[in-house]
Amino acid sequence: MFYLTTAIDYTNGAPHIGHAYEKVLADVIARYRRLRGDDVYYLTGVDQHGQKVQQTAEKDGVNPATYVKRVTKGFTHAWEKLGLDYDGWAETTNPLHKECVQGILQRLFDEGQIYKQRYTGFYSIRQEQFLTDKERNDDGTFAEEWGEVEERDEENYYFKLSDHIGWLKQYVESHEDFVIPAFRKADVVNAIERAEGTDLCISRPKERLRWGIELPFDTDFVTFVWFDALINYISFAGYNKAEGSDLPDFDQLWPAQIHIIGKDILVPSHSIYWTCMLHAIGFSNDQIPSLLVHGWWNIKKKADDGAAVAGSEKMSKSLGNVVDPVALVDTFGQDAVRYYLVRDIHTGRDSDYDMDRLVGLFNSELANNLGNLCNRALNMTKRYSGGITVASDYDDETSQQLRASLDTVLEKYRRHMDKYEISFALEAVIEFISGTNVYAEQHKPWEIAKDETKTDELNTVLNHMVEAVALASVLLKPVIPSACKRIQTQLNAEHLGTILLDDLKWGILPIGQEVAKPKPVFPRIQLEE
RNA sequence: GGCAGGAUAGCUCAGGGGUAGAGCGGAGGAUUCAUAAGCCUUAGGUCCGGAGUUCAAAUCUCCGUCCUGCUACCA
Repeated sequence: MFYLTTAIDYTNGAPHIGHAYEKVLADVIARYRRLRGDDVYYLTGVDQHGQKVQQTAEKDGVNPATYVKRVTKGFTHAWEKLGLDYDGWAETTNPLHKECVQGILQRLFDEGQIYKQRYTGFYSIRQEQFLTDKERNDDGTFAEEWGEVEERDEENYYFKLSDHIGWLKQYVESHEDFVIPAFRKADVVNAIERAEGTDLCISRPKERLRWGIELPFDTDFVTFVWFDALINYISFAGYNKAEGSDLPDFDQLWPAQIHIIGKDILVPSHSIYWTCMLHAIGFSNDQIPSLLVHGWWNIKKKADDGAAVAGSEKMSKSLGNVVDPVALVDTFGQDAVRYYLVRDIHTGRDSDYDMDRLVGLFNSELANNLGNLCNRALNMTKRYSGGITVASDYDDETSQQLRASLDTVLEKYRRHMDKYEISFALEAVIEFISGTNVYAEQHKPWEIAKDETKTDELNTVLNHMVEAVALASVLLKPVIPSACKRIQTQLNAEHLGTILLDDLKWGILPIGQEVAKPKPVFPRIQLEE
């Protein structure tokens, strides 16, 4: 079983392209694993509790439950538009989740891993945390970023993080695959150093925060984000589920192969808190998931005249440059957006969002290269052999080379996809398609069609072209599933929809295949000036 | 301040001790099966700066500069 998760998004605003990227990346990986024949469980969802939701709802004059429902709809709608095919949907207000969270809290409390302590200090409402002197400006005031700050004398519950840090340190040292890509490991090691000796505050008094899950052993408190949101990875996988529950079978799913997260939540929340929580709950070293850490989409800068210029800026509401994924899909289509989001970023690194590149990549790689190949191949098959591929004994060096290139492509594709390096895998497929276009020029089937003595060669060339399109449609399926389906419909080869990667070899289309009338699968995007 | 990542063609980036690479964009050409797509040719670079190691450095080492992120602010 290949179980993968994404971060669950905070329901305090509409999804933007960064949210969309993570979910598409996970979707591509999930679909790739299915193509490999794995059983896959893809879990994503939303984090609905917390002070900011409570406050925003109040401002809107609705109760938090209503507010959260509305914002959640925005997410599910966006994911539908992007064609995400997830198996589980995590909502932290779900009663099943609450039950699981409370069960875990009660047990850890009974085991003495959670204790109560008084703390006096200054509290930032906006950031939902206590501040220390190190957050003060030189003149003793707190910086603006903390918002309203008030003095508090509070009792709270703490999780004995310090009991597990020693174990975590060893675990991280001895497990090279814990953090992907590897260069992120240093951040984790540093963060562990800093975390040593401190425990984790896991509660908020109810008079401050009502919108959360009650502590089972003290109803004056709700649990803070950690023992709520992070638990979703196991609660919705069926951990400690009740008899007759619809949740999946936990033993089948756990451990997750990867938690897909952004670089902003690697430390301390996932690498330290969550991993120590798992250890405290009782999971062993081989039941700890790896963390796949992706980068961010920044926004490409443009000159005033729209010309390309170096540099980028962060996406932010104040700069007014937030990119709405739903609007993008409405304008350019699901395939263009999905393709761009995993093609133009190297997993783990940052990239700059640029609409011109989105359009450019779609037009050059999908429309011109693959779409046009599909179109010309089917068109000539229709025109020169009645739309049916015909057996032929003709063979030559270029045909052999094209067939041989498939092995190179498959090797490269698998190697990169297995490491979640989608952009490099796509590069390999594009090379293959481009090679097929070159192959067509080498043989010029539109010329040899006029020469009756070359019918055998013509048939071989057409077979090779159609076959290459079929192969590409399978390899690209994880990224652009709906377009690939349309290609396969034109090829009249629905059986390709269920073929596995291991069964992919030259000749997946039978001789005598009757293809349909071609229709552009990727209409070129024309930008209005 | 510490740690990490980055700096290579107009743009996006690969690569990595031995003649600088790809895609896109630009310029030119031969074509017409095709989505004005495809194919061929071509121009463009002090590989951030400096020093060192080496027969040889874009690559390794050191010292800087600039950008990004995380994190910490002690005398």
